[in-house]
Amino acid sequence: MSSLSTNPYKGTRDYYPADKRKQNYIFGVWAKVARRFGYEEYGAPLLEPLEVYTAKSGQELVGEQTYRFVDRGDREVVIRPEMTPSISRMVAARRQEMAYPARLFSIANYMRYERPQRGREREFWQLNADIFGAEGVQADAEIITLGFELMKAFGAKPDMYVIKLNSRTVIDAMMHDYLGLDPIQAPLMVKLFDRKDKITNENFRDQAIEIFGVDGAKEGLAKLAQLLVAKGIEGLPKEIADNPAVEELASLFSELKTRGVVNAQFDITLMRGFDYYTGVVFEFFDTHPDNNRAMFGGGRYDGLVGLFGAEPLSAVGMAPGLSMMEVFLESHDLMPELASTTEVYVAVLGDNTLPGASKLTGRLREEGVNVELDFTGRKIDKQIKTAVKKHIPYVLFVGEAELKSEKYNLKDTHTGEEEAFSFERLVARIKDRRRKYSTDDDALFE
RNA sequence: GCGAAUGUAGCUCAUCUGGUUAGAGCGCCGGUUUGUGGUACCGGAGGUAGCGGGUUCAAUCCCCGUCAUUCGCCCCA
Repeated sequence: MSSLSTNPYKGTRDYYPADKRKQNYIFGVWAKVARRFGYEEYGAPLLEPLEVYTAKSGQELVGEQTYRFVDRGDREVVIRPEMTPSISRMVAARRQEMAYPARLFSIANYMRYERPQRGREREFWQLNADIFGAEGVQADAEIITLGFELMKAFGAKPDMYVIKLNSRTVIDAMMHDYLGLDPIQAPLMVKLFDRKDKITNENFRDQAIEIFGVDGAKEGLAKLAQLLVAKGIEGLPKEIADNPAVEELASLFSELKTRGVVNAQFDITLMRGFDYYTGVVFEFFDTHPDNNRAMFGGGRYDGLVGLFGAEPLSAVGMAPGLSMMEVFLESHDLMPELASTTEVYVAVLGDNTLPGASKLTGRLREEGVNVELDFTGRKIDKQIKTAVKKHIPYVLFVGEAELKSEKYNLKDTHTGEEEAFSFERLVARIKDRRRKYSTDDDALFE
């Protein structure tokens, strides 16, 4: 009988305090920026009835990539693989009484049964930010700008990534009106576009011919060539350039420009997998050579709320993931050194000072300071080492002399500097530091 | 679901084509230093080589299975 494995379940991660610090940092920045844009936080259940996903998420996701089971009451349930259907359900349930446009965000975990790879796990965490009840390019532009500002808040420069843009209505116009594909051919061509970068030009051509069929192949390929040669939206063939959907996309680009989003570009091959997208789709794409891939994306999904029997409501949103964000920050060297939430480590010196040190610790806690007291009686260098190892920003030395004089030496573990403070100045100093680094935005009505 | 690579100490890796008690650096613990860490010196702990089976006088090394990780395909909220 072998002993129990310490490995976490396949595709999941353990978060020790050092990992949790990174996670909390990323969550903190996400929440802070989302709140800056007026988004409010919500939550949804971990489990949803199967039907919530079958309608629009795409067969692959529901059929093969979900964790699903039958509960004790014979209900088919699914561990949420994404948030969009859940929030659409929630909005549909309060369709009449919500205030629109509704700006909503959540930070939650999801599960998806698939092959784990770098930056892709079976349990993963995402920010979801969505606007409901706002049609048109203003809302699209805002969501994309929110993503841009998120990246900026992490210290990302615009040349570290690009924002690829396309539109499902433009795709439809390309497929049906321009290329003349029927409802069976069109989805095949969409899939082919999606993997264009992964296959050779010859393969692309051969597979395209297969889709067009012998009769339409020659004309089809000529038109296809004109599409693919288009660098920007202006380069599109005349036949679809004056399509309203293309005009809308053009105005989205100019909206983004006025908002300072300088790294957005039209990408005719950008498709995205979900069936529920109805308008603009976009993807934030890392340009770092070691991590050249899509980080996150989103788009417009105007049909989802209506599926729940409510009056249809327009919606646009996006969802950055934690692991991808971590990989991005680390490959661009943007992950800061993170401190413990414990602000002060009280090092106790001398034999009979513990009662006094303990009392002082209590007073600091009453002032709202996060304090850990070392009551082990170990040598001072061990106490300091422990504080450093735990990434605690300050060590406070408490010995007989300090208790008598009521002046305490506060050591900054990062810089090594040390300074003596009275109790009041001590508290002020620690709170200054907290104000500087905190991402907390809690508030009260007073 | 398919194809491939990898798995030796906490981490990064050695162990030359199978051969006595599997090594190093870093890290960890203790000491030099009974009121100040991250440098230096000294000492120490830690491995049934992912797991299971097979071949062999003998397996970390070869074979099979299994689990995990990574890469690619598929797919990507």
